Amino acid sequence: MKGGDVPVDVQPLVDNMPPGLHDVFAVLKTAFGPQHWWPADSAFEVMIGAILTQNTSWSNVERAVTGLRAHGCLDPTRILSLEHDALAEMIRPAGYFNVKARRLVSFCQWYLEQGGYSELSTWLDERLREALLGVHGVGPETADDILLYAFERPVFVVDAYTRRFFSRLGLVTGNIPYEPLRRFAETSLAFVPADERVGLYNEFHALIVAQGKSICRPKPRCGACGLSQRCPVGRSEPAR
DNA sequence: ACCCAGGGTCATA
DNA sequence: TATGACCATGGG
Repeated sequence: MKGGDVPVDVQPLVDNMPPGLHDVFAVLKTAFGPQHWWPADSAFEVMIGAILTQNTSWSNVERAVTGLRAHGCLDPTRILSLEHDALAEMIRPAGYFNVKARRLVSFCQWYLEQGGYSELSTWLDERLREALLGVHGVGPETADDILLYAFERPVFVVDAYTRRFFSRLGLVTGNIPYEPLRRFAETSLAFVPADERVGLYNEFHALIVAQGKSICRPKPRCGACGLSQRCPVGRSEPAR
């Protein structure tokens, strides 16, 4: 913009501006209430669950976690003591069991090498994130699940639900990569006090999952969505 | 008989 | 850097 060319009226004169992220959060919170995430009994269980849930429904992950618990294997040392086939068999219901067995092993090796939770919890956010991404089988979403839900770091977790939901709302394009989408969410919520971000991100991601499962599905149920009037998809839906 | 699910890695162009 | 193939079970 050239010098002197000052925007006079920044507010577009339209009534269908996409809602701000904090408004989205408020609507979801009203619709679904508190979510109690992450569904796990310990930080280590969160980390294992984050790997097992890759491209997999949570109900299948629960069976795998139950299998590990039944064998006393919700523990990095115990997992590393198992033969590949034994571990794969325990987590079979989670799908991709050969792949995920190797990923659990590589994660547990790294976890113990670094000194476990007490040591890792002293690391700065960025260092911990980069280290997690260096573990074979841990990509951006799995790393951020672990950062937010196991280490309580202020990271906005992005997943397929988030991308679908935000793009339908017209907030971002449908093919936006992980990192840009995460930055979008975090900068949009930058006004939130630092000491409230972990709690907000925690609840926000859980609510997006609830929304993605029940309302903003592959075939959207706009009739049941509190945001439909502020969403391009909802507005184009035939009234009913 | 499909489609989908709380991704990530690897080979190829 | 950008697609495509691959991994696999269980529910709707």
